[in-house]
Amino acid sequence: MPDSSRRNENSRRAILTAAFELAGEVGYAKLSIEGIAARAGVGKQTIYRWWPSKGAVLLDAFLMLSEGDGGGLPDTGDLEADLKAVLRATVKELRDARYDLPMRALSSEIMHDPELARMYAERLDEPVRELKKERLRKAVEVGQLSDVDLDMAVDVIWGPVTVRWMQRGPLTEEFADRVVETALSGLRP
Amino acid sequence: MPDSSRRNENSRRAILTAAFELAGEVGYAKLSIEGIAARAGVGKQTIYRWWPSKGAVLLDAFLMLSEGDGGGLPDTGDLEADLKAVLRATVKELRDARYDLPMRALSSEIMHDPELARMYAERLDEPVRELKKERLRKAVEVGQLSDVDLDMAVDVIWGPVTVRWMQRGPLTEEFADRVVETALSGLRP
Amino acid sequence: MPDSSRRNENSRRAILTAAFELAGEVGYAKLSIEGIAARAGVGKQTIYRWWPSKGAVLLDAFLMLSEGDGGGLPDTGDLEADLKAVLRATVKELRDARYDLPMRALSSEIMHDPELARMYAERLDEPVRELKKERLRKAVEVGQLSDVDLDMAVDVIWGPVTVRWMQRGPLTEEFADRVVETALSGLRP
Amino acid sequence: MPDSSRRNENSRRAILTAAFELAGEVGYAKLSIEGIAARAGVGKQTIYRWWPSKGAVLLDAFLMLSEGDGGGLPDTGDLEADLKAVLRATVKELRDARYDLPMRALSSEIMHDPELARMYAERLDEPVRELKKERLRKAVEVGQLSDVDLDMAVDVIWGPVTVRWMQRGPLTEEFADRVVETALSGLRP
DNA sequence: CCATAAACGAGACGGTACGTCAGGTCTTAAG
DNA sequence: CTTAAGACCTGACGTACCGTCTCGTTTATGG
Repeated sequence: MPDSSRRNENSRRAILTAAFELAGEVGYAKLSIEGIAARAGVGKQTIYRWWPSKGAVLLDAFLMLSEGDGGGLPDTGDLEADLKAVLRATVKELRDARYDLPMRALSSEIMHDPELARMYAERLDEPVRELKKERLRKAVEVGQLSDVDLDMAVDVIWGPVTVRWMQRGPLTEEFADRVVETALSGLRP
Repeated sequence: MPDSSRRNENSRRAILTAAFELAGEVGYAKLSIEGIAARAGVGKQTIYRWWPSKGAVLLDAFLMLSEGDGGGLPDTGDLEADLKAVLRATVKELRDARYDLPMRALSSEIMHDPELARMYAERLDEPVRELKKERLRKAVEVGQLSDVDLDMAVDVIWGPVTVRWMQRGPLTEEFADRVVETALSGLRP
Repeated sequence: MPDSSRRNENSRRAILTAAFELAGEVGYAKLSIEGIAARAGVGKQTIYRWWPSKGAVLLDAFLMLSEGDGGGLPDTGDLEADLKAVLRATVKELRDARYDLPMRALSSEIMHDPELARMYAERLDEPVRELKKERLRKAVEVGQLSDVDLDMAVDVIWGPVTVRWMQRGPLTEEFADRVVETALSGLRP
Repeated sequence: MPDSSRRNENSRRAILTAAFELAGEVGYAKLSIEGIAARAGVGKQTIYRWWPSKGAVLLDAFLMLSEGDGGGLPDTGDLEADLKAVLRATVKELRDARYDLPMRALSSEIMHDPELARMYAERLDEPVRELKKERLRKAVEVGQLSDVDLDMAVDVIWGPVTVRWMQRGPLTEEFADRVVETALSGLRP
């Protein structure tokens, strides 16, 4: 087992950067460990030594990029407006090829690798989910939201957008708005 | 281009069956055209002749299995109960490894292959989506549903379950119930 | 197991030629299957399909080159002169880098691989040994040689030269002459 | 350049012992510097610091074992009998796997590395060759041997056995006897 | 009712990437 | 300064599949 105190931080960063960039340039199908190692100027063994799979590298790449993103969701006092703003931003990001392709690559790996899924949930999804729930919790306090399970609320608001993205359905900012309105008001007349 | 009138129906069925079964047994990562051909007792060329990709084979495999499923959603007059029944059934299916793994394999391919995504939408998703919208349309007629975009309504109801499945979040039948209730009544107090 | 009737003769020849040339150019230490495949314009698997080891490829390369060498040893009636001529030719060949390096590569593999050694003995050494014994047999008939075991006679005549080559002792044509004289007359006064 | 006065003698011995034993156990192909270092409980650098190549380690290992072997060849007055005894002993040693495999490993390296060959000749072969020539010189003095070049005489006597060993021909003690007889009496009637 | 052209099984082929092993260099911490 | 330990870049290993390309061998009309 490797001794992480001797780990070369330059190599680590080069690998994560290369992985993210390559995923965005060549797509998941052609993303290879060999390619990442070559682009990073690193031996393959250095990747195999520290990560168990291609997906784990990608996950770390996203983690590196998301460092210092702890901003929290906007809180103008108007829940609907805030959610629309956030969801529109999400849609915009998902339509940007620079994030779309690497995220598809990661999502695909997660879909097949339960251990990776656990890591993703714990280290990437959970922190931002906590921010989302934080905003919703405040909305509950000021009476703009009923007292439901917040994890489910998050899924009801963000789920439809995520699914459209994954299945390549039409994904527009207008759709994001409609989803927020519906999720808040419900489908009943 | 091949003459489909001469196509060997036995080989076709053997290939689709082998693909579906192998996807369920060995998982997506180890699902190979060579493996499918070997299991089906077929030459590789016979696969390449008739399908453009591994994902297309899987799609056809699901289509073969779904033939004669044209049942339509239940309509007891109680929309909420009907949706809960359907969504609970969906959850049950997604938790069955025999469907889980092949569906993950297909979903993964769809995520990376826009052309396959189009085919999936058109030939697998659209028909069942139409049944769902049919049921919702009736609900609108009898005043149980407001007059929203039905495609969006479908995504709001089924999206959260799909996302939990893909990202391996906790997926229970209770969750299905809560989603239906929330989607109908909304998150506002 | 591969079906040799489908074997690509061009690839086979390209591989053997590449192996022999590379052995002569880069030496044994840097002779790799990858290098041979690249030089031959061939996939690695094509080599692994038909040969069990690098040494087996080299052996076949020598066999290909030695096809049509069935000339037999000179027979002028003077055994000593004939043997000197042949041994001098052997020395000359062993001092030519084009044969020296590939032969060292092959010899080295033979030294470690009993199965390859068997093949070498049977297919390369045996035929030329037979020619040598043939010449010696004629010498026995005409009374120029005593009736000893011919295999041992061959080793006594050719062995010293082979060992000097392998161990990089001083290997000259004069040495070849002296060996023939000594082997014929003996070391006793 | 390392200062040999600070050299750790324990490490040196452990390395040479490990090299020799491993060569005998796993064979030349799987004999690695890493393996030797691991078995010797030593860092790789300690090997690279003091030896230029794997072959040099092996050579030193043989030198360590041969220390105090300076016995000289038997001299009963009967040259033929003495040579047979010595050559039989050689054959016996070469058939012992404990010496056979390490010696093959070393011979193989010598065959490809001229500098190592020089070292071998100087430090391992030359001393025992000198003993052989000493015995032959005495035979010349007492008229049992003609006044030939002694180096060549040594090669004529020991060469055939060495070649049979290297090429894995049938190597028996009877063969050793016949070689001695032939070398002394010659092949002529 | 064959003949002939296609689809078929089989699998060799040139490739790419896999995950592993070892080579030789370099760095770290302990003595 | 040497040592044990081991991370690092490099490059080859032998394997698995890719998608293409022959090979005979069915098979199924259509002349």
